[in-house]
Amino acid sequence: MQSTHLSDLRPATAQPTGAEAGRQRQGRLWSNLREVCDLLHIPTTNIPSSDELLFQHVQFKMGQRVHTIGQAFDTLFVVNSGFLKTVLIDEFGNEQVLSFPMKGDMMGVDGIHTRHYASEAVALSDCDLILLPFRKLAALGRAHTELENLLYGVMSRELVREQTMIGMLGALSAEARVARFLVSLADRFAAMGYSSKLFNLRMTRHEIGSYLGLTLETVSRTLSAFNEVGLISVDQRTIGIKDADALKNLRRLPPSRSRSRQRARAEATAAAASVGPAVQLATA
Amino acid sequence: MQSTHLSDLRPATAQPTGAEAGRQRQGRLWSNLREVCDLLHIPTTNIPSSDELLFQHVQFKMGQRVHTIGQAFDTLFVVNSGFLKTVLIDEFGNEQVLSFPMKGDMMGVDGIHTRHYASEAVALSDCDLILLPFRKLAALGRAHTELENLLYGVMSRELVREQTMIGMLGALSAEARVARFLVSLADRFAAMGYSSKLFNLRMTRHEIGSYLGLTLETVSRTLSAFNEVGLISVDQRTIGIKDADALKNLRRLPPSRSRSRQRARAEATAAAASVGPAVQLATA
DNA sequence: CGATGAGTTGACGTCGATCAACTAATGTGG
DNA sequence: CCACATTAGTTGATCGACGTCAACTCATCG
Repeated sequence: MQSTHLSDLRPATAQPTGAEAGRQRQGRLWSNLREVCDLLHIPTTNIPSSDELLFQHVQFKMGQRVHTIGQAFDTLFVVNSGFLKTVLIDEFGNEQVLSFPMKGDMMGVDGIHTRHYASEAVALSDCDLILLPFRKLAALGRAHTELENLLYGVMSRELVREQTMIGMLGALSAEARVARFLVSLADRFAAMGYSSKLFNLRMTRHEIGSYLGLTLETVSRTLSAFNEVGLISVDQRTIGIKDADALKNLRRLPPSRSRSRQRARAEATAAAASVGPAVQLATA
Repeated sequence: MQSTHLSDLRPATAQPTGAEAGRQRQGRLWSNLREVCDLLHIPTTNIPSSDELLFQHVQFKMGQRVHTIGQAFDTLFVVNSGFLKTVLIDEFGNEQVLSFPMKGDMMGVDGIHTRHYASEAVALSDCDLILLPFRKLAALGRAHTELENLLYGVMSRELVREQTMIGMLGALSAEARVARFLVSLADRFAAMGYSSKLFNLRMTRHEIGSYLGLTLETVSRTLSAFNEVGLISVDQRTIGIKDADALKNLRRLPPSRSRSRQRARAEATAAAASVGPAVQLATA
């Protein structure tokens, strides 16, 4: 696995992958405050689109690390394009996935407290990130109330997200967790302007399982089961959402016996009634 | 169940329960900025102990609600004394415990984002809380960098705490969760100047279970098992920590048969010889 | 084309939930 | 202050959801 630290990276010089926002200057991509706020979905009542104050973009390739645990903190990141995961590494080297940041999400907030990042961020695809030097940002917040609200708001939003996650891990069945995970992905894709009905997973079953507190086999089986009952369609990493409402409210599926009994019954009806089993199995 | 909202409460007029900090003025308890920072364990390099700027205390009786979900947000709370729980209520009215705030903890941060509290806070004992009007506090932060750092720092700390919680719920066995819960309580009591070896739980088994993603029966059984192997002593809500290190590193206990075999052997022969370890510790 | 990792599916075991019975605290009204 | 109701906690028996182990298929890529 390749790994790259900030200091190793030369900022993008060529065409960026996602060229929605930003401008070239000194052969690099930059965004102004207004664009950053828009990206974060923060109402920007009166932030001017001035180009006085610009924030630099940096590109990461799939598999590269944006920051690692314990690394000195000084900047926050906003995802402009691409997909990532953030993970905790436990005392035995096991990864615990904490989130799957994508366009409009902020990363690095967990570094503020101790001045060192508490988690690790890895690119799951090629990514374009905007760097927000924290000290500079906080200083700016003193002048612009909107920006100050942005910071507090984003941190609070992240906190609420994690609370919801805790509630989910503490109370829901495997099936309900996977269902809500799919719905939440669909919603986020919708918010980014993509289809919420058909999308590609950017993460492995193992990463999904880690995120949801399940094994990869359980994730796989659950997706298959959803597919079987027509809630979704699954083809490798391509997911089609068939019944979003049912997924949202799902507590658990009827037991698999009853599903297979239904199938068995359907098959059996053709082959008439009372034929004994061909082979008598040992039952003790 | 009694419930009280902020507006219903008359601030304390008599002797407060925990009279560590604060002063009387207009027959009420108040703390200055310095005292609040100390309470939060924030290094206060150059915050003066001026009494220009005072924050009001409010008392809550056991069972009272400090804030409820959806209630308009405008103030943060710092616990000066007492014990509380914060909970999420899911779509079917089930409580999910998120945290057990105690002296020095901040509550209400989850309300910043949407301007409405996202959780509910309930007093588990009589409590003395300090009110921090958020807008006022943020405004003050613009003048005092230390205070600004306090706010960002406390929010980030809370975020890291929840991340750790997610990792725990996602990866650890029931026994490991209960063990770490006890250790974390012990540490917090130590930080408050109380004994970390002997303390009283302020919450029910049901609340612990909800917090840890377990049923109350599992919590009860696990405590009994820890007691049985001598890791702790349990008498109702009184917990004695016997082997904090073992608790910290515990992955899971050996199956109960082998435990009772061990007891039987120990009782049968005073000759110890080669008895396997009573607890399975973390190994690389 | 073989190698490698991702994903699927089955068989089986077990951890923890559920249901239930009981005891120990706590509180309330007479 | 006691009788009684109510809630908290313990413990046992049972069951099922999910983890584990294993075999296999399918994509991707050098």
